[in-house]
Amino acid sequence: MDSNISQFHQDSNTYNNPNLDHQFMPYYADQLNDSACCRIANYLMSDEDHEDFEKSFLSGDNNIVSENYNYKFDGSSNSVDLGKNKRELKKYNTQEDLRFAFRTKTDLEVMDDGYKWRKYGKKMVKSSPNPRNYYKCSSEGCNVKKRVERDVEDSNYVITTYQGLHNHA
DNA sequence: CGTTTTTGACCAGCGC
DNA sequence: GCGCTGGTCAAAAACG
Repeated sequence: MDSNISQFHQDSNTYNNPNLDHQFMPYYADQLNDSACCRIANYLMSDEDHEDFEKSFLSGDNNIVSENYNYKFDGSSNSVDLGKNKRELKKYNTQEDLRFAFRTKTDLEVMDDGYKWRKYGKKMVKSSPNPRNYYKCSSEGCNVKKRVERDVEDSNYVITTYQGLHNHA
């Protein structure tokens, strides 16, 4: 399982990726297999899984984390410049608005991450010739959402952004 | 026949 | 205000 996680790496130059809101912390995965997808899904589920996931990143077993890694999953990290906008900072400090983005090299438009999603929107965005797709978790009362879009820089990659925490397994 | 997708309309936030 | 932009709604269509 941990060997799957080591496929991820953090790129400090990607904070200002125009495809992503600047407060996002992107991780890259050159090959995202099913196990890794599950791990991300677990991370989104609970605090315990979240801590477990963070430990995997921080452990010395894999050197995927930069020396000055100080990201917190609640969005309050000072490694991400949230600017002077306190209202925005507050907004992204809540668990409900917690976001997590990563990039995957894949031909597939839809990736199975273990959850069932209902598509509720599709939008062309100014910064990209590729559409952005909006999904919501199909589970009753679960407000987790995700966005999927092809990377502007390299259309071989898909950028997935999760928002919120699942209230179920 | 229930669930999901499609798609334009609608809406809210922001800069001017 | 007004227009631009991105996120969501919802009705109809498609799906299985």
